[in-house]
Amino acid sequence: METRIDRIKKQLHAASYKLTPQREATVRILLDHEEDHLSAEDVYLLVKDIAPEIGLATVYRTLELLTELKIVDKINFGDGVSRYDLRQEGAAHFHHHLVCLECGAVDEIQEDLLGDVEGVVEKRWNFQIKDHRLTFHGICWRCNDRSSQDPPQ
Amino acid sequence: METRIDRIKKQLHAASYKLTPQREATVRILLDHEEDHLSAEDVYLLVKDIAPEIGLATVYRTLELLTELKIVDKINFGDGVSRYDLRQEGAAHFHHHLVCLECGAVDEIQEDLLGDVEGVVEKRWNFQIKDHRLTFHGICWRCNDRSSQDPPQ
DNA sequence: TCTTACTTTATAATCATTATCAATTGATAA
DNA sequence: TTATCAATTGATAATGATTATAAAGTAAGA
Ligand SMILES: [Zn+2]
Ligand SMILES: [Zn+2]
Ligand SMILES: [Zn+2]
Ligand SMILES: [Zn+2]
Repeated sequence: METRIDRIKKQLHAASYKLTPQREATVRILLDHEEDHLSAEDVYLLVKDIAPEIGLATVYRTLELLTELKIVDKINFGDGVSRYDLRQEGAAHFHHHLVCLECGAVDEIQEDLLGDVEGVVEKRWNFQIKDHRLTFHGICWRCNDRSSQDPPQ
Repeated sequence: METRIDRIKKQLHAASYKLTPQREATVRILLDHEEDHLSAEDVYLLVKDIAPEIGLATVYRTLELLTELKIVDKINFGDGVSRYDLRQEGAAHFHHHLVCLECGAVDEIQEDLLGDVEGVVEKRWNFQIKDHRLTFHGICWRCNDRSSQDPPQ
């Protein structure tokens, strides 16, 4: 059976890049933390456990390469660091995010939801959409439930 | 007649801040460049023309203050700098952006467009939306020669 | 006037990211 | 296998944006 790593290796080779041990270790960390939104520093600290010799610059370079190849998406939630998000295999669009202002949690919305909106934008603004970023800021379900347990004052 | 500056002054006073000459000069620059998306450095260079003694740190502090008071919105288009966007007076939500991958132009969409989507998110994800960021990346009407060279609308 | 809190300026410090460069690796051909 | 050469790496320096610090200035109120 072809694994996810194998397919990424093919994508790299198709663009004439090698899947070096450092690159493979970095990809494995991303796969192992698919639901997280890791910064380059986060990835570096995690990857050092399985490849202690790796340098921070290599992690940055690898993440940049994976971004170019559209294997990961780079996103910024306004906290001064870029975060790297594995793109779902076969997903037409980048998924959306829910950032909780209270607890800081970042949840994902995999559904598209923007189909109609993109139709309007393409037609009315004559804009050819290649990608999008949609983030909602607010109170997540966890913090909502907690506050509804407490009666309002 | 009450000007936009007067109303911003009231908003500052309501939060017990003063509209100092430096803050006023900074706000004037933002008003004079409402359709642009200026970085702190951009604002600093422009504001020095009308208030040469101002310091960069003051510009940063003023922009941060205006962001807190929701007079401006801070946004990041992934190029490593934060940009500051005057919020439309009375606008319920932050407007959306079209970033051209070819010429770098940033156009604005003032229409809401997200009403239905936000309804779904609030209900299905039990997420209480306070704000949003929606940016489309693609080819703008100027660079797009598939159809006419006419601007939209 | 004196007091006090707020604000500013210049500058240093911090933090993320990128550039540099010598050393290493890995694919390929002799 | 060994030589070759471009790709890649790791350590570190450099850069650039932003934030923190500290001393000085400002303005309102007692
Ligand atoms: Zn929460
Ligand atoms: Zn995500
Ligand atoms: Zn364009
Ligand atoms: Zn805008």
